[in-house]
Amino acid sequence: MSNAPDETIQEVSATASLDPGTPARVLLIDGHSMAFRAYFALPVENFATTSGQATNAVYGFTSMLINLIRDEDPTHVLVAFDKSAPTHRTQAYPEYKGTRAATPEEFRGQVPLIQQVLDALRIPHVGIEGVEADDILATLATVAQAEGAQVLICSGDRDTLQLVTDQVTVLYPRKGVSDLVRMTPVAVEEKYGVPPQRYPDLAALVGETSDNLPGVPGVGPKTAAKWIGAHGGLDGVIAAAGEIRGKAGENLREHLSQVMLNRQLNALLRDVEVPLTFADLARVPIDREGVHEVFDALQFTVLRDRLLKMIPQEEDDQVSAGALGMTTTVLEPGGLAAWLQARGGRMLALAVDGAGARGAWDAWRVALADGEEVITLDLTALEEADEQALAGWLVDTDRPVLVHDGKPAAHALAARGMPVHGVRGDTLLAAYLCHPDQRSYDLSDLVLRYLKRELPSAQGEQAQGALDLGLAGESDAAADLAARAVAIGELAPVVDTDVRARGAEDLLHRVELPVQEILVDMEAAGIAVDGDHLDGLAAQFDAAVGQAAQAAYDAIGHEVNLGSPKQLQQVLFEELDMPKTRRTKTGYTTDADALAELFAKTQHPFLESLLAHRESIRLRQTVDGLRKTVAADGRIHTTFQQTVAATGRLSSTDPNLQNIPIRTEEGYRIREAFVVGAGYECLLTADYSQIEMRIMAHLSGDQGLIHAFNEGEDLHRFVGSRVFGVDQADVTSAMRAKIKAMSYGLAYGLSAFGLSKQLGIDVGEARGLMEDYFDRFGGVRDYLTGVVEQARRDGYTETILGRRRYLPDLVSDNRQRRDMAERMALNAPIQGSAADIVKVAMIRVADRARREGLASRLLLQVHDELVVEVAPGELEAVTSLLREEMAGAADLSVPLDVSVGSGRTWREAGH
DNA sequence: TTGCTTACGTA
DNA sequence: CGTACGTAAGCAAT
Repeated sequence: MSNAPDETIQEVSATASLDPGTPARVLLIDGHSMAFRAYFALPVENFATTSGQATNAVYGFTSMLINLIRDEDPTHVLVAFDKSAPTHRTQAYPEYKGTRAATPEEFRGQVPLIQQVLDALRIPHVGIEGVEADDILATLATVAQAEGAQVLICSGDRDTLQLVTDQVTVLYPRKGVSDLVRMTPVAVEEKYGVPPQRYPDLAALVGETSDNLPGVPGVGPKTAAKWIGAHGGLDGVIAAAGEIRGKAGENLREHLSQVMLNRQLNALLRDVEVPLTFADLARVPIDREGVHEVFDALQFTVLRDRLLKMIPQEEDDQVSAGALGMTTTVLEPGGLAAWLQARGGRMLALAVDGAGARGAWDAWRVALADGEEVITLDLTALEEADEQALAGWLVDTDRPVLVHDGKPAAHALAARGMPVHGVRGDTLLAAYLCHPDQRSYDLSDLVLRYLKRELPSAQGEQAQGALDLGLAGESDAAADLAARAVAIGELAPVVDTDVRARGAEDLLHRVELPVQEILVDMEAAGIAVDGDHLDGLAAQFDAAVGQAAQAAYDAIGHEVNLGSPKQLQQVLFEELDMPKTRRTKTGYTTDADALAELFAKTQHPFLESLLAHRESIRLRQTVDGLRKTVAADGRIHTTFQQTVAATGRLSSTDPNLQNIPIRTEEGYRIREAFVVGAGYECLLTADYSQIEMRIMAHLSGDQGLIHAFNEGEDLHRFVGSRVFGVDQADVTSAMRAKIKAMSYGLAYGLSAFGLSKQLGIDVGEARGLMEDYFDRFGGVRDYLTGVVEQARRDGYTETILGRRRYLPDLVSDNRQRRDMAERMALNAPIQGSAADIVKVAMIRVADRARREGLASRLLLQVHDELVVEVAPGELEAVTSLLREEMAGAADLSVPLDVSVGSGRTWREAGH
């Protein structure tokens, strides 16, 4: 071919280097001692995972460790732990450490977590039966010294000071765990008045409260140091005991045996049998994948970032195989068509530099990779021919393309007149299906996890898609984008294998990818709003806020910040001396339920005004939030998140259009602000009625429940008549409400306690209600217990489309975590199956609308509801289309009931 | 400035 | 002591 492009080749490779000439720097840490310090330094109530596992000690310890590694850059590291077995010290002196309070339960559970962190960091840790951590440290410090190493010992136990030499420094925590003092020989002498090797002599005389070793009464560090100095050590002091005058001398003579015992006990052993050699302590690259897992589980996001930033990438584990191989082809202007032609119909990986929000996007660069060969195109300076070639290729459904996070890429390219239609794989969606509980799926993380390679980045930590300034930045950005494209291409087949192994292939290709394409259109369309109406509401709610606030101030005679829970607590529980409500971490709750209860008890007008203020300020906030997000086209373009909800649901952000109020009249007024856009006839909403209960009926196979739905009766009335043993006509509204609450609660793992609380009945009655329910609907109970059992066995739950949620905590030792996981296991198949069905419905609706050439379009999805903008003359067709395609989205043992409404506003369309 | 906590809207 | 989300304000630690 005559116009074959020039090719320049850039090889990118990583080198692993070791530096054999450097003297060893050894860091030895007393694990228990430092973890214990961390436990008391950081408030336990501020450090817990959402499931309730305390993590303050893990956090403090890990933070300290990271700092030490960063600041000291050790070549060798070891953490020693105590083991509970009796030591030579307790054998010689049963009272040893006898005054120590029992280890707090919340601390004990954190030690294994610390060890998990160490494992991920590939730092050896050791605990030996019958040996204290300090003895292990003493032994290894001795070994390391013999190797000529510089040794740092990190311990909160002063006994380690005896190990200090010119080669050995003790890092002793002064306050918390971040403020460590370097105890060198000079520092020890300065602080205690004796050289390090004499420190145990001094401690023997003074005693050590924390070890329950009494010293000589009346002898403190000053006296002890003086004696030791005068007599050349403890032996000299003991020999001269008879000559020491005064009360102190007398006490010394009386306590000689205790002093000698103290000295025997505080001598650290330097010849412990340690199952590790010096070489075993050498630093090795961290297990980056393991770090992600452990830090994810501990919810240490900041700490993880700190850690990963600090560890140079070439040090990374298993990355030594080399970075991504990459051949950058520089195309001549006008050469794109030929380049694409030469690729045939092969699948190419696409990466896009672009940015945008709220319906205003732009793309400025793309990279296309065919295996290791990659090109980048500057979209701001593209020749006409190349632009056409690119647009034609992107829009062609028969030109398969792989992406990572296709939705923003599609928006950005669409803004340049290049819609993308051939997406066959998205490594972000694929990774989400494999690990739905993760909160981020960075390409670089996936490359590490699946390819054991590092994604090269010339720009370092610069945010993806950030604007580049300067020429060097330009070429870096292009190189990074090229690397991303190559990485996506290499990653896709590997992640696909994982997807297949997890049975999620169909979900990816037949559900998530088509849904993504629909979401692009929905987000681009946005929903029209009546700005004047919003302004009016804002003014109205604003006035209501002011009125309620004034009324509240009048009721107590002064002003307070009604938005500050802290100040409210002051007013309610101190000034007004009201009964205490439920406890929170920082005091007593002032939530709406609690305030309503307090009002029932006290009738205090402040509470009424406060509640009114809360409601009004909330509404104003919602309205203000919406006003801020109206785009230039007079519409609100939300972003649907497809990979954040662990159950498979979508979520909506910026703004969240899935939580627009509906339960109060004022809330409805906000829905009036969402209107049909110009050129369209009306809005239409279609929602599934009781989809979760129908899924419950289907999954449980409970004949009673299935019958109820097949008869098409009022579900809660029907169930109520069975549970209470009365005719349906005699089910009161109170009975119906109880049944409704319970039915829904069951899908969330509701307990009798929770039910009683919600219904305001006592626990016994709630328990009875649940028993009656399960007597009549035994299939439901069997299903619920079965689903947890199976999840415990398999490690995951599954929806009707095979979407999995992994729940390792089902076998946790921690009851709170386990209970939480059980409730997730109960809910995930139900909520997740509903999500599956709605997604399938969206695809069917969009497909059929396209086939029938309708101009009406999907705008929103609110979990069980679809909102459509209906083009003129299409209302009838769209109504039946939605009814049919939504009802037909799944084949359950009960019908899927769909209700449809239409109107000028979202409120009118709702029902 | 940042992250945590509390509170509250939806399904 | 009921699941799944997102947002905003106050507040304490930087």
